[in-house]
Amino acid sequence: MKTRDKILLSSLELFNERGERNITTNHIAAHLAISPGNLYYHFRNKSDIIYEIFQEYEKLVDYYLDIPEDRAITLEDLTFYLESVFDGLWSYRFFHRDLEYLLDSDPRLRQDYREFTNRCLAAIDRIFGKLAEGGIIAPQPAELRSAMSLNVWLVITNWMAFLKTAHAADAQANLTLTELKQGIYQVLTLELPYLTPEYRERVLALREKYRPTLPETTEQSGVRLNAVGGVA
Amino acid sequence: MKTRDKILLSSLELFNERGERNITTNHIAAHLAISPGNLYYHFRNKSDIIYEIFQEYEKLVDYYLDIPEDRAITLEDLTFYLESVFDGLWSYRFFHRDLEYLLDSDPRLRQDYREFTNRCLAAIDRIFGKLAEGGIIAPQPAELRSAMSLNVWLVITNWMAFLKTAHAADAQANLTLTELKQGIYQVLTLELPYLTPEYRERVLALREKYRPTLPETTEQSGVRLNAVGGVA
DNA sequence: GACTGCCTAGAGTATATACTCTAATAATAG
DNA sequence: CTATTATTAGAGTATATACTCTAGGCAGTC
Repeated sequence: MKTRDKILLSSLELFNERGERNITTNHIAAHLAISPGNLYYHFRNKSDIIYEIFQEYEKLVDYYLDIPEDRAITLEDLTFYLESVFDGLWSYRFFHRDLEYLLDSDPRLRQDYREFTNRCLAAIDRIFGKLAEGGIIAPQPAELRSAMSLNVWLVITNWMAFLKTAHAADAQANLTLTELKQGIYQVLTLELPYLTPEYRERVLALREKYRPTLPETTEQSGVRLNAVGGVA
Repeated sequence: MKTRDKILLSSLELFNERGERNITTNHIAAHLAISPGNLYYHFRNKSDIIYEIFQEYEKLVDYYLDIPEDRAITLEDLTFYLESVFDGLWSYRFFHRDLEYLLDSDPRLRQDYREFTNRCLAAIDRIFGKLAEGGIIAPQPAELRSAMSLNVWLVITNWMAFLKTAHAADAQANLTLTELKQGIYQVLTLELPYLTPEYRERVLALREKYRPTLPETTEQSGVRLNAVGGVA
């Protein structure tokens, strides 16, 4: 594997694990056992590394959110979309953590991210439309639909931050992909009231698969995941 | 005003304006025209300043989210809760921006924030309960209610980040309280399907007040707030 | 062998950052 | 007034951070 690609890969890995803010270019070089000079031969600066990682992320999500034009979508499609989006979120999870700072320090990124957001919102909106075509949810006026899409987006993009901040007192408690995907439970909660009677049971069953499980790990304060869809 | 209080005030102001990450203790001292030594006489470190600001935030929100035990709540109450929460979010808006980093660097803060989140979630849940008592929304099973509460929390806490990141390409475009409060539109969107017929019109009217207005400022790419509840 | 283009090492640098230390000045109490 | 305490200034420091610069290796080609 080329050094350049190794840099991208290691950066992503380190950023995800410890946060972009805590990882310097020197860390990345050290992790790869290459010199800083070498790293800077391949990338002009840290921003360029991040920008390129973002472009991968963008490409991945765009690929998954390619909604078919010619047919309505099924529950299986919906599951696939949700799973894929959360997979993407997981693989590039560092990104949303320091999003505002990153956008402030790179105008290209700000511009691209803005467009990316709009594409995602449009895709969610289209999914709602196609779900209605498929008779899974009742059709809604365009305006409500787009407000709902935005809520879906807000829930998806904030779910990880919620998990990390509501997590057990141990700072190092690390997130799992399984936990992350419990966000699907929350997203499906948003859609519940709009389901058609024919599909209601099936979606409820699907949703049930993502229900947060009670904490397995021992707990200091004992509350933890009660908040997450459990006891009030 | 005491130097100590001035430090807290200026810190909050600077953090809100430029982000905690971009503000050093030296900046704060310079802004107040005091020496770094003076600042460190009053606070052991930067974390302590942030922790104390958080405690103010906490107190404020707790004060506002004190739900009456003895009666159902009205639409006016609901409006007040929503307005207050977004006011609080606005006044301490730096906090959610770097939340994860802040919690990672201060275990006290992590613990307190966790409990704070749980109190907020419980309050939202109670509000849903009282809204049902007041005949504004249809009562829902506890489990659905708490999943809904969590979604409300996710939308509220992520709304600002969304605005800032979806904002016009100008990095410096600054947010207004009015824009922030359009988050109320999104929150009320979540509640729409659960409204009782008697209240539906009134809540729709209330929601309408927070509908995002079309952008007044000129736009580069011309999309901007379309995403925010507008055209799809 | 010599030339060329790509890659790499590693020491080095300018700046920033959080924080310390000492000494001096105000404020207050007796 | 004196003694004590609270507050402040301001120079200074250890460490970190993003990044630069120079020299050289290595692979292929003639």
